Amino acid sequence: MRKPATIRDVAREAEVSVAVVSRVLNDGTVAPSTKAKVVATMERLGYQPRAAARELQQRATTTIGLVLTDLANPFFARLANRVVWEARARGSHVLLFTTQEDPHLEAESIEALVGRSAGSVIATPTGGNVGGWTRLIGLGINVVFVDREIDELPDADVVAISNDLSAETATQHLLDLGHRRIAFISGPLSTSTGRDRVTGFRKAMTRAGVDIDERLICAIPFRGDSGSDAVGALLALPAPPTGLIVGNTAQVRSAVHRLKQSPIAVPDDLSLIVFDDNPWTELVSPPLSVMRQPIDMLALHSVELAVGRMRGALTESPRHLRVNAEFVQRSSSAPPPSDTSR
Amino acid sequence: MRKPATIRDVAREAEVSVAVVSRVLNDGTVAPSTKAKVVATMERLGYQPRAAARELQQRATTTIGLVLTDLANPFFARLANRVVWEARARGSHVLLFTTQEDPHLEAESIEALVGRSAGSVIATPTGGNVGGWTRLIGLGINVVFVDREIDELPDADVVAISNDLSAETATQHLLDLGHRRIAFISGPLSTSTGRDRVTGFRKAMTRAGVDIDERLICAIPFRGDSGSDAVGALLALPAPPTGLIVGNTAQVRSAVHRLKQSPIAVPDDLSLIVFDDNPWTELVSPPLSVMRQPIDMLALHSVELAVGRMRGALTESPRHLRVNAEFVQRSSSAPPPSDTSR
DNA sequence: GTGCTGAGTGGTAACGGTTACAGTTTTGTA
DNA sequence: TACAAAACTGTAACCGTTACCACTCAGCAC
Repeated sequence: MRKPATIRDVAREAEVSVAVVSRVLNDGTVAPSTKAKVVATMERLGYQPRAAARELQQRATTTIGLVLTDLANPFFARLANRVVWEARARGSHVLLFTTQEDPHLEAESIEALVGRSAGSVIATPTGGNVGGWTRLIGLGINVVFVDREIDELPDADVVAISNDLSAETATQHLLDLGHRRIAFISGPLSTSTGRDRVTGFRKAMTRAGVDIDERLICAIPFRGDSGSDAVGALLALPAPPTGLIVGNTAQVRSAVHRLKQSPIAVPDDLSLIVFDDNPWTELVSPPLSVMRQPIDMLALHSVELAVGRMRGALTESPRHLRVNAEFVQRSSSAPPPSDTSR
Repeated sequence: MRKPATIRDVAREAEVSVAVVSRVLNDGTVAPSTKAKVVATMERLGYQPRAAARELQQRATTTIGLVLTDLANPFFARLANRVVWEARARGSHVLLFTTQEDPHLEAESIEALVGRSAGSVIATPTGGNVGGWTRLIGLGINVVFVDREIDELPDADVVAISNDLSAETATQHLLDLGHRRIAFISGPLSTSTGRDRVTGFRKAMTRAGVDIDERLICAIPFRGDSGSDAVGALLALPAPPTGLIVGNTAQVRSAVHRLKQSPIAVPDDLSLIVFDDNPWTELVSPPLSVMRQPIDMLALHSVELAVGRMRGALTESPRHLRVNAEFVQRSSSAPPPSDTSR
């Protein structure tokens, strides 16, 4: 457990000054022969620059803070996976936090990121920490909101799917199949995803001239098993829906589970479309029609913004990037039962 | 974007010395009135100690490095989720790396962790970096291997399930149902999980006095779609198995997908048990019998070892912790078809 | 020969915490 | 009231790196 070599050790051994070693590390102007000598010495001593010392000296770090709600949700897990990948490809590392949708935990994460002088932060905000995010941005830490956005924070970059359009597309698909009683389960209306998806749903319904039964719109929390309850309530209605769109990724499992337990047959009695494709949507019976979010693109753009701003390459005003979700039709959506009233 | 307050700013404003402020931060002995004054000043200035400065002075940080193979695998995603949770509860943060089973990426991650002077590292090693891990341990960074272990590295803590026992249990379950031709799909034999699970399988079979057909044991990579190929090969045998255990969590999806596409009926033609429970095993038809890994326990013990050693609370020799996986019977396992030769 | 340029190099003061040690005040006891 | 012990506070030296400035020394134009 010998103490690791420092830049001074390298300088002494290579018979140059520390300044030269530092320049070797940072692409400064160094004579090729000197550089080779220094590199060889670093190799020999197993020298690894201490990030802490560098960070102390410089303003910020190349660390990206990743603040997600919950890695148990496959959507966020795969997003994290890609973010780590893209960050690594650009020489950045990822400090991971989860909020479990709790603003207090989110606030804690924000404080920690300030203390560690993160260079950029990629986050799905809970919505409960406007002040915290403002502070972070004020300190010069770039913030990229992914998946969700917060209207009160116009200074953050945003990367998300076109939520309204994607909900509209899913709804239109059911309308085209002949459905009129369509239910929509969304996230809380306090989140942009919840609001925008409901907006898209309404837009498609209105355009088709179909009256919207407000009881068929369920804005439910991300946490807990509310998806099951919502499905239960919908099925218990005097006139249950013939089509259901679950636009709350965190509640898809719970909702599908409830449907499996009920006597309802999919798609014969009820057509189902869920938001976000994942490894198991194709394995259940019947395979589910889904709106697939381009996770790779979300991660790529988020990291590019985060790294770009850290490097100072991007100085313009905040960007709002939208990528389109893709509808994948499988077997869970079909025309409504013929005996249903139109 | 004013530059953030430093400890000296706080000291000046609160009319005390920097030493006092430092002691306030570190639970040193400070008069209550002084302490209150300092805390108030910190609050007022929005002071946040810079982790980099602290880390520079001290030997190591409280950061835990988490090196996993792939967050797209729900097992690792949920493990990461719990690790972040447990670490946060203990005041530690998590720096996340993924290796995608690539030793080069793993080596890169190890270097990065040295540079950032991580306090502890929790990892599922690929097996290709014995030297790298040895170096890390030599530098005084505690290493906890989770899920897998490496025999050549006796100085690392290990937290894993009893792989041999769990495979034995799963096999015994099929034997008890009357199966004799049982196939086993494991991970590569270069990993401890692969080896140990095959060992458990053999043990149960031998004890039951059943001859082992080596063609029914498939040790396949974690990456790619080899699970599908393995299932295809098993089904194409002159005498296909009546029972199948998939002991390679990363290939379960691919294997199940292949079975769904085949004319084989589960459990009528083939009983299926897969390793690791996850949100969708209950949703597919039929719901899958699984060996459930206690992810919470794996995460809890890993973090406790990591944090404990960082704090110097644990100084004894490396620990090898085993937790038991739990067999959950659902509908994918049943007695073999009666017309099958015994 | 002088002055100028520019590449290569060296010395050293930050950066913002912690901490050993010395100094000062408060408290306890005879 | 005196004096020792305990409790608290202040100073300054680190930790490892980079930024900044100063310096040397060719090469070149005048």
